[in-house]
Amino acid sequence: MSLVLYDTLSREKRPFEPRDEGKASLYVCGPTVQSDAHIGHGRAAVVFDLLRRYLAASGYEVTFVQNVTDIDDKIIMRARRERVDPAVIATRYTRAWNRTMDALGVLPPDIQPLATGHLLEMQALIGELLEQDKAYEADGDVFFRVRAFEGYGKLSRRQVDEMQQGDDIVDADRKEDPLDFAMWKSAKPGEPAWPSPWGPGRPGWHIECSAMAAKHLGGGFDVHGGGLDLVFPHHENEIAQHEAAHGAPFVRTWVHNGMVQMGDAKMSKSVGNVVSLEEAIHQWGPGPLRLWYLSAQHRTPLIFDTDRLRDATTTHQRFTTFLRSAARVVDIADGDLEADPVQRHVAAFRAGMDDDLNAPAAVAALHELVTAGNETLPLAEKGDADAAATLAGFAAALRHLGDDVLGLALEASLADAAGVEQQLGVLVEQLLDQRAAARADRDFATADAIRDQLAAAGVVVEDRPEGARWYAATPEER
RNA sequence: GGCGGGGUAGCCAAGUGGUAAGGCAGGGGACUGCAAAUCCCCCAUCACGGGUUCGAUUCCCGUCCCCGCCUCCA
Repeated sequence: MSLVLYDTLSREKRPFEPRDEGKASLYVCGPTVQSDAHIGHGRAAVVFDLLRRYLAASGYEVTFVQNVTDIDDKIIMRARRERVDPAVIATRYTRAWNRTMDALGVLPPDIQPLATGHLLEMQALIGELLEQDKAYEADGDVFFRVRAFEGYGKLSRRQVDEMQQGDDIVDADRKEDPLDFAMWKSAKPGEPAWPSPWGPGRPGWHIECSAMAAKHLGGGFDVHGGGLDLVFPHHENEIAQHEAAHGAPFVRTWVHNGMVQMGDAKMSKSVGNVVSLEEAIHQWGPGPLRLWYLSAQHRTPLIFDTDRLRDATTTHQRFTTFLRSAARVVDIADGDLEADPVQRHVAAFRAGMDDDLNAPAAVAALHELVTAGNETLPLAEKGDADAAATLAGFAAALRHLGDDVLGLALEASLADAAGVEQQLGVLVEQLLDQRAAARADRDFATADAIRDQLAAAGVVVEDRPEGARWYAATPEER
């Protein structure tokens, strides 16, 4: 494998060369747990889940860290509104986040550090920066001195001297420079606070990621991810804090995903035009939803459009239909991905993924693989051993690439349907016997009525030369 | 204003200095009692204007348009 990733810092595609041979260390900015996840969060989650799965499938030992910001202004405000402790809010939405990620088929992080669990690490980093005079204290707040870090602006390509500041500079009275940002905020009355050398307070947002990433992955880890909207100021500040303190590179490769947009506008909590991730999963299913996310390269914008979700659903069905057909004639577990006609498509898939996770190209390879697989189906059904072996290879490849790498939950959908088939089997067989009799009498009105009834119940009937065959629709088809 | 990303068939979307993957929709065909599923065929000259080149959609310049960031944000 020769994966290349587009690195935001250097603005170029660069070969993925991990710090530690055979291992991959990833840190992805997680949620601020103050409300439910929306489909924009889902995209970021799927993009980095994809990276992680692909690295794992390629043989890397992956350590995936995703933090939870469980203390910040919005959590406090929400807690006030509901008259509960901020920790109640944080706990509630952390659980909701994890539940929703599970439903989306996103593998759980190996480490999910909480900001409130790393106050000491953050304070140590702040202390180091103070010692080096790259930060200063002001009335219990500690600010990072932006101009003390010569690399400031390198990620977002901004010139410090040309940065415009809005009219509403926070803490303008205490900052030496409007560009400086808070690493520690002194507690205001009624706010949650932790003791610190600078008095009771809480951490700023950016400091947690600098501290937690370094703690769990060490300096110079492989990939730091997040949404493009985090490039500035969040990631810029993370770099500044780490590199100013340690004088060594923070991250090897920066990967950012593009935004989900609603029509022409970006979707975000502050605009209020959000689509709940949980509802989207419920409505379309995790597989189709992921296929929609994967329908565009991860850095380009993706417009929310139910027609495109329908396309994704169609694709998902095409894939599950092929697996179901193949499973009827061969044991997919016997399939050899390296077999001649199969390998070509697997290679095309990997070539796409290797090129900066070009998911649209990878999915296209899967489409071509399925077409080739469907072509072998009739021969395999007739008992042709070569065709059967090839068919098993195609199916095994789709199962592996589709489920293990892309996380499409194809097998899960089929398993769901299989459960229904078990429950309905006796009943359906009886109806099909009646239908067969009707067809023998050329009473097609009755035969079609039975088929329609079954269809309404989620049972699909296919007439084959050797007789009728049926299956339960997958959740996505219902 | 600064920084960045884009304009490819009805729609979505890859991609390449040598006449453009894949999907959806649409049309035609095979199969079927009819369907379903599946297969086959058809369906673009790549925003516009220059330039470089034997040759550009792909490189350069300009124009127009869209979007994101510059404040919390995946």
